[in-house]
Amino acid sequence: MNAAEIQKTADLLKALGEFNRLSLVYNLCRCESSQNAMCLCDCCSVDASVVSRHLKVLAERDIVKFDKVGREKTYRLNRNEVAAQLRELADLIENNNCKRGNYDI
Amino acid sequence: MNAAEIQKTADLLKALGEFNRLSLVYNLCRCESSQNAMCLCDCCSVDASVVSRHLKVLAERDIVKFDKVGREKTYRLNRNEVAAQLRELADLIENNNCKRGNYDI
DNA sequence: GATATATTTGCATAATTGTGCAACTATGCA
DNA sequence: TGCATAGTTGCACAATTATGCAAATATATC
Repeated sequence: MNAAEIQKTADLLKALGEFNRLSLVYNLCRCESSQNAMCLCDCCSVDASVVSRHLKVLAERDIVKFDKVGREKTYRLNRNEVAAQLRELADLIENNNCKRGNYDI
Repeated sequence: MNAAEIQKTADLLKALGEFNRLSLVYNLCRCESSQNAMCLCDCCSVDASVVSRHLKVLAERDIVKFDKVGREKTYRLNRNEVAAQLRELADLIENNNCKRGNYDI
């Protein structure tokens, strides 16, 4: 596990680890269809510009994807990728990967 | 999912989402036995006081547990709990929980 | 008691981050 | 062309956070 990999995982967790951003993620969790930013504004009581910036952060980390239709941008969760990364970390932490032959370095 | 629950999850992710703290976690990942703080210092090139504070944050979020033996504090990962929480989030995001009868609210 | 080691805490500081507001761009519609 | 809506960006500001150093506490050893 090199520094770049650690940083990448840390960036993902940091992006998820902010109240309003995680609220947006949970909100998108419940939606089968894509939601536009204005709709997502309703779930957190902050300015639209703030939501815009949070969504940008989430998109930069590939936590959400978006399509641009006309003047609207519709967002959806990158469910499989994010879930896979979280599970990978969970496995590593639970030592389900390198247990055999690796007792205490 | 109420605000307090969201905040709790966000706090966990934020605690994991910092480079040096995540380095400490990865370091503890590889250890079967508990490690003291001085030993953990070696994995990140920061002052011992910084490591001490990071370990405190990790302990506050129940990411690590520790025992005090003499003047040393030995830390170990709270593997099962942390892994379980990450998997819970992964399941939620992948929609493995409330799929049936809940198409788009 | 004196001294060494492990860890924490107070303080200062630099950097990052979340936020709101106002102005902006881009697109749709009459 | 003019106006409304969706979203972004610049700016300022407050709050948080990560950090190092020095001093403090706690424990072990001589």
